[in-house]
Amino acid sequence: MIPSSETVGSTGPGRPRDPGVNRAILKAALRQLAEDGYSRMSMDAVASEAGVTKPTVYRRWSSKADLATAALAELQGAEPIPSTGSAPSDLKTILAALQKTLFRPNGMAIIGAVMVEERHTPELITLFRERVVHPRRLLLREVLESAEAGGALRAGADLDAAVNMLIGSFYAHYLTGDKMPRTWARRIVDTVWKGIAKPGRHRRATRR
Amino acid sequence: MIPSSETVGSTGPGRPRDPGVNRAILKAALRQLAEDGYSRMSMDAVASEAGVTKPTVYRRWSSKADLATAALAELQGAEPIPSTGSAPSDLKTILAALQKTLFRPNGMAIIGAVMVEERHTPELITLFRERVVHPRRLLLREVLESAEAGGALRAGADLDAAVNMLIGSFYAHYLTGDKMPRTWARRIVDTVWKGIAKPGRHRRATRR
DNA sequence: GTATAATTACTATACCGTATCGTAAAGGAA
DNA sequence: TTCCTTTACGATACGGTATAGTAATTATAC
Repeated sequence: MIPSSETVGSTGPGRPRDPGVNRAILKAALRQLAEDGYSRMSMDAVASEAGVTKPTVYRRWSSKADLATAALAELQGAEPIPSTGSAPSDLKTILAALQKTLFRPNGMAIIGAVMVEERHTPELITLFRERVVHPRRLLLREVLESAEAGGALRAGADLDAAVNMLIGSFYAHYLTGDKMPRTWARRIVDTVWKGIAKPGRHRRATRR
Repeated sequence: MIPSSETVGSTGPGRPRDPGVNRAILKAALRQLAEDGYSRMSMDAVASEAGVTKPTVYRRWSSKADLATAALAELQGAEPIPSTGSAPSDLKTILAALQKTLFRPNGMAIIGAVMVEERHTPELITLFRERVVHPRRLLLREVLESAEAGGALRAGADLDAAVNMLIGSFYAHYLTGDKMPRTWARRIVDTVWKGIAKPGRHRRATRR
């Protein structure tokens, strides 16, 4: 497996590799994977978009699957946010960021791409889960666990259900084809929060 | 556009069409579309799987996109259920049926297939939305609207948010790669219900 | 000069859509 | 009943395009 970043400096005889080539290739690969899916992504087109030739690509990645996997490994799922002490507020911030990501060009398309490829190139969805799905969920779950530990949640509140509904509502909305309201994150958090918060504790949800 | 079902009886001179050929082709096309995606589905493979030759397929559908569209048009989103008078109960029944559908082989894969193809063959996701997405949502929404009209929901309960969370939680769960508990529908409905029901009205949710 | 990168050209294969030929099957006319 | 016309079907082949991956040659950096 070729390192995803170019090697640092010259390490031996012969022509050194251009430092920007790996990045350009990975960028092109990720874009095409997201927009066109794995099957339609082509090594010719990736090379062309990256401004190199195909053998140049093959010198770094042994196959199409290898390159697609490396491109996906460049993805980052989510960035931690500073805690405000208010769980609903933090959830909204996280989901607002998610909304931005998903509704950027190709934000949702990558999901379709890894899903459709699950049977043929399963390493793609595996990587996507590691890099994107689980980090996102972890962020949300941490907020909820803190709220729970702080006594803000009703007994038996189902955190898994909550996390999946928070994230999944965006997917479901996307599938409707309707325009996503800017208020969507707030609406979702408000509804979920009412379902899991301790009764009588709606506006003042402290985390630990 | 060729009718999706074979014509009824003989309508003119010449050899009549085999009544099972259309069905076999559509079945094969839908399976391949779901499992392999549109790009990887091939007319050669569909014809072969259906036990016919390519010209036979082309006699009925003018192009690959045409066939894929027709295959998708065979999909049905959801079947109405008899109302029990209890909204949570009805929601659970609907979602349990959805769970069965999604977690059947290829249940989720078709979603990935239409998503990844959105830019290239948008008629696929358009049809999927008409045939599957909107009917499913309508079923859930109707239950919720009845409950609202019956006074079971809190003022300002966000039905759109609820519907998207109910459905979307399955998608999000699928993306985790975890095994889906049999209790998932119940857990989701319970959590959503607590978020939208009139306070103090948790177990006795009457519809109109 | 040496080793590696990059370029150009190539092979093998798959696929879409179409054309052709021979046979099958139905209805209608003689 | 036989023959003719029409349409369907299987089998095969074809043209054109696209693509993964590779070989041979030229260029470049140290």
